[in-house]
Amino acid sequence: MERTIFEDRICGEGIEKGVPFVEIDNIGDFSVAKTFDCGQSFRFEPIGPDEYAGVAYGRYVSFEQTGKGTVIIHGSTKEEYDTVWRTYLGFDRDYEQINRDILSRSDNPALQAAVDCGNGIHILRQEAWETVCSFIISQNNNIPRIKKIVAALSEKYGEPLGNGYYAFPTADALYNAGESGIFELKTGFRAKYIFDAAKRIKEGHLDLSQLEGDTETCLGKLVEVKGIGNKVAMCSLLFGFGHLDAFPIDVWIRRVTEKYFPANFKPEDLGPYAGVAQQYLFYYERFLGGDQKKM
DNA sequence: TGCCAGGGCGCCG
DNA sequence: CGGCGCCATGGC
Repeated sequence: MERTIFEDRICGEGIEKGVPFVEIDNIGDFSVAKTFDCGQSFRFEPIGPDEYAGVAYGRYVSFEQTGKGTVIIHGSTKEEYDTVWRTYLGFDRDYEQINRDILSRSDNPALQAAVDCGNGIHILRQEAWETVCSFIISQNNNIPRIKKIVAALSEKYGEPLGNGYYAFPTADALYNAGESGIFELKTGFRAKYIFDAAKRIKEGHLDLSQLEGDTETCLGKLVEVKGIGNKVAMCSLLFGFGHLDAFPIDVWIRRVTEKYFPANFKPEDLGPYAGVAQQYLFYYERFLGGDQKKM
């Protein structure tokens, strides 16, 4: 695979207790802890100093920060790195250039502070259906409970990976579970929303793999689903579809923008990477609020 | 106990 | 359009 954009490099590989691993260096300021602690993924937990483990793309892996600019991916071969984890971790993006672009859009000191604070966060390229479903679950909910529900759905309706872990259930599996089978797992009023989304996919009215066009066009298609509003759709596009200009607005973002930005502020002002800036601002506001332990 | 949690819907003016 | 009550559930 060509690496003309960013100089990440496989600098080691091997097998440890029967589990393959790869070591990557030249990954700049990427931070495993910040990336998996900033509220974009609900399936990873810390299992050691600077190491987060979980399931994505039907595989159990852990990401271990072994130093500045280096990470070991436990549970991945070289081939899986190139085909899955490189994109997932955002190593195909140049975050130095992204940060420069964001800062060039505004001289707001709060934006500079947020970039400094959030620097190292990468926007994960998560699985589309899992992202949509997870952010439907996120509405009027808190992160620990979102994680519990996602784990419960996976254990009950997801494919077993043979090691005690489970893939996130397919739309088909959740359709077959039915609204009551989804409600059973404490999803509450969100059960009908999840089921509606699964049903639309099952019946061919929504194809997440064919969600093409600019961010506004994709947004319009997602919002057709009952239970997906602007915020959930924006989160899906940002974290599951690679739309780095998608700018989800929740209470934290509303708070931080009203505090530091002029009243006529618009997300587009921050350019094509406004979504990355949004994540920095989100992390910045919650971190300074002393609320990071709830993540 | 009451309030909040990475909201959205339906209804009302 | 803009505001508001409601929706399930658990943690504080």
